[in-house]
Amino acid sequence: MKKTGRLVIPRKTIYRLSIYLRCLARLKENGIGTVSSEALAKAAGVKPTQLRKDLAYFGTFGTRGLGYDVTELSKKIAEELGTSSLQPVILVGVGNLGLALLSYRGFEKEGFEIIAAFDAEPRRQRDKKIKQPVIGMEQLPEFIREHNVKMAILSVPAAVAQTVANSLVESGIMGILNFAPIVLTVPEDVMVNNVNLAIELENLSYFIQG
Amino acid sequence: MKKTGRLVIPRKTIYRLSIYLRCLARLKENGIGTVSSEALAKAAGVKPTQLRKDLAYFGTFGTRGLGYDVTELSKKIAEELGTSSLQPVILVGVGNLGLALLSYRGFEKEGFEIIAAFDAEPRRQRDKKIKQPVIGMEQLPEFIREHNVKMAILSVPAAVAQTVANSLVESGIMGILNFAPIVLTVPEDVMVNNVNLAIELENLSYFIQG
DNA sequence: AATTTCTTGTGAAATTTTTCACGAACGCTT
DNA sequence: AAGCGTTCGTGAAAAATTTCACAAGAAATT
Repeated sequence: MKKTGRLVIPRKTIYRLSIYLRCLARLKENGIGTVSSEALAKAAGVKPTQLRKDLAYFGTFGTRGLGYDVTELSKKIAEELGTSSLQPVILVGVGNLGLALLSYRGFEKEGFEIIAAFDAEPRRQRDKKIKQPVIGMEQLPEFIREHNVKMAILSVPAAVAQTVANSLVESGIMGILNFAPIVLTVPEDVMVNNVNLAIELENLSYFIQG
Repeated sequence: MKKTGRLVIPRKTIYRLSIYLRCLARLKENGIGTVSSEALAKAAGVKPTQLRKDLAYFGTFGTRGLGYDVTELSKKIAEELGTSSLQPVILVGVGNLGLALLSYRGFEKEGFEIIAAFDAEPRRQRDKKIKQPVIGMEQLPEFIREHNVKMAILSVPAAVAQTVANSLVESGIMGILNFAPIVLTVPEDVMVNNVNLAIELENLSYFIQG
């Protein structure tokens, strides 16, 4: 019926799959075993048809007249996202924001672990709460290769962000979560996700004043 | 040619306008007075036509054959975004992430100031580096009304996020930058921007294993 | 002042994304 | 086991967004 011809899944759909996964986790915690596309969509803040379309990109998991098995659907989405295995991540730039991200526990329970942090001045590590080692930048390439790290969080000042990014890419990093407020130029096969909190605020402020 | 009919500007365009604004600021710092759509688009990571289309939503600012005046275009975009005036913001939930955001200086120079933080247990304010007062949640509604605050950063645990959001909205908050990993339900005229770092990482990890 | 060169602004086309509409499949009830 | 009520899966339609193509306007040049 459905040829499984590895269709390219849009980026937006992937993003929503992550959201569905979190909603499903909450449902599971509450002991709910089955959920309709309508209920799950509502929890995720989307329309039911969009949810179904999103799932249709990589399979059919529901039971008509009943809905989706929460556990099974979770498993399938996690599988598709490749979230099943824990991914090591490094953080570069231990300034205010970097330090903040290091002390943030939120990543761990979501399958990511920041295994080390790097900074041009590793000594300025004052905060005792963080458990990760802060290492000098000169050891960055070696560390990445040795530990086969593929993802990095970049929280260095804008002025050096591109230079550091180049170094990351050269050492084998394939995905960068970029907090520096500039657009990074990287090879096509390297993925960059930008997070700019000031822009998010600016965005809000625009829409609330109409 | 001249249709000043207050066209609705798409959300994506608004987001990009913020990016253009930052690129322009950098150009200005470097003493560049004029820029073509091609150059600015490249700096912003978009296509030239998209840049021009984005600008066309609210006016025509360029000179054909020459490009855009950096200072003038900055001013026009800032005006359109309403970024000209400084916006007071409060932060709710001084946990790991909240504390991190408080100590992050990045907002100030972008026109936003976190004027106060709120937490159920305001006492646990250990960090001396933050300058904002940490106030008990019971004073939240009064503070919002008194200071006429319209925007809030929400960094409380998921379990209480909706409850807190309700309280914020009731007190007059119109825009929420939500870090809690749930989808908030709010009235239509209230704007929510979600930031979920775990999802961003998950997203990266998907595309790099292709 | 005419010509060339450049770059904008924009209607139209192309593409992407979302929504609709409805047939098909399943559980439940009788 | 037949009928009823639900809810999924999906092709088609609609809407939104991006890209194209090129005329038009302005500066630079001869």
